[in-house]
Amino acid sequence: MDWQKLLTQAGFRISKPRKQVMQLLESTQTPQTALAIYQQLRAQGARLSLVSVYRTLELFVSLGLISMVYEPEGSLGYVPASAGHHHYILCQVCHRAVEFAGTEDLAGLIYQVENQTQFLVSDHLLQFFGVCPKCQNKSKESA
Amino acid sequence: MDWQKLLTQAGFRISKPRKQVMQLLESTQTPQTALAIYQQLRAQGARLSLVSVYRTLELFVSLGLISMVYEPEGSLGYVPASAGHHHYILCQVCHRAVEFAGTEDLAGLIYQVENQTQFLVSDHLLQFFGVCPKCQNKSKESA
DNA sequence: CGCCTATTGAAAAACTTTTACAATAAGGAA
DNA sequence: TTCCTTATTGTAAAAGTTTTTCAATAGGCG
Ligand SMILES: [Mn+2]
Ligand SMILES: [Mn+2]
Ligand SMILES: [Zn+2]
Ligand SMILES: [Zn+2]
Repeated sequence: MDWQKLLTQAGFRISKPRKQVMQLLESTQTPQTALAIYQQLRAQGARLSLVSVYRTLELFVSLGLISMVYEPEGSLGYVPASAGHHHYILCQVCHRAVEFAGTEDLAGLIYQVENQTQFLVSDHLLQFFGVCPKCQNKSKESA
Repeated sequence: MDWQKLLTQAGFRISKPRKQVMQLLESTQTPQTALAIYQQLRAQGARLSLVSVYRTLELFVSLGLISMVYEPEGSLGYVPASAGHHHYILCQVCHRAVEFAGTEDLAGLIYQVENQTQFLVSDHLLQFFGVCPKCQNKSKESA
């Protein structure tokens, strides 16, 4: 389902800031911080406020329209999310984030950990970091 | 190796704030934020500053003496770290963090993801969340 | 013990996120 | 289309977090 329909069905309005934030996130391959989103939109002539960016990001995350990713440097980035369970892999060179499917991804490990710790596991946080295909090629060329 | 020897060998001094922060972290089972560490130490009569807590945590992390964990609510906590590759599982009830061994833990999944995305994976972020044995028992009793 | 300088604490600055509230605009109804 | 209701916005201020600066202090070696 399209994000605008989802918003509407959930009882929220399709406001200008919401459109702008979603459009910006959809236009980039790299996770963006709240401030970066705000600054880019302003640079494009948009009139929204930083407060609205924060509010919009919070809403979109709560609806599962976007995901938070932890950047290696410590900041929090946001990226559009597809439906269902998945995780992200981040390129350490160009900072692109790519989704990968995550169903059953950790079943074996979770089983091990539950035995080992006697915890009951109900959730997890998983991200990979590495080098994307494009950046691998660039390294080869320069070598 | 004991953390004080490690600090010394790396050319750092064993200062009062460093002792106090490490002692506090070693005394608790739950990850503590910089501010929480500061406030607890002050409550105990320690004279250190919050700035020193930040500086100490940064140093200890860089030396691998402690680890950062992402709390579900969004804050960053710190816990003493044992040597070697490992991850943490956090109890959603009592907030305890428990290490589990992590060598080869994701080898199979990484292989899949590399094929699927063509990334070259070099690092990962992994945490589990669940309920610890103690808190499981408490639920049973009250039921 | 005494020196050297790594480390600290205080204060300010910088940066990030949240709150309050009046003005605005989204979208359903007429 | 216009009107009405109220969700949403923007501004400003507050609150919260982390970093920087620099003079004073104290850790540890000679
Ligand atoms: Mn998963
Ligand atoms: Mn691992
Ligand atoms: Zn790349
Ligand atoms: Zn527990």
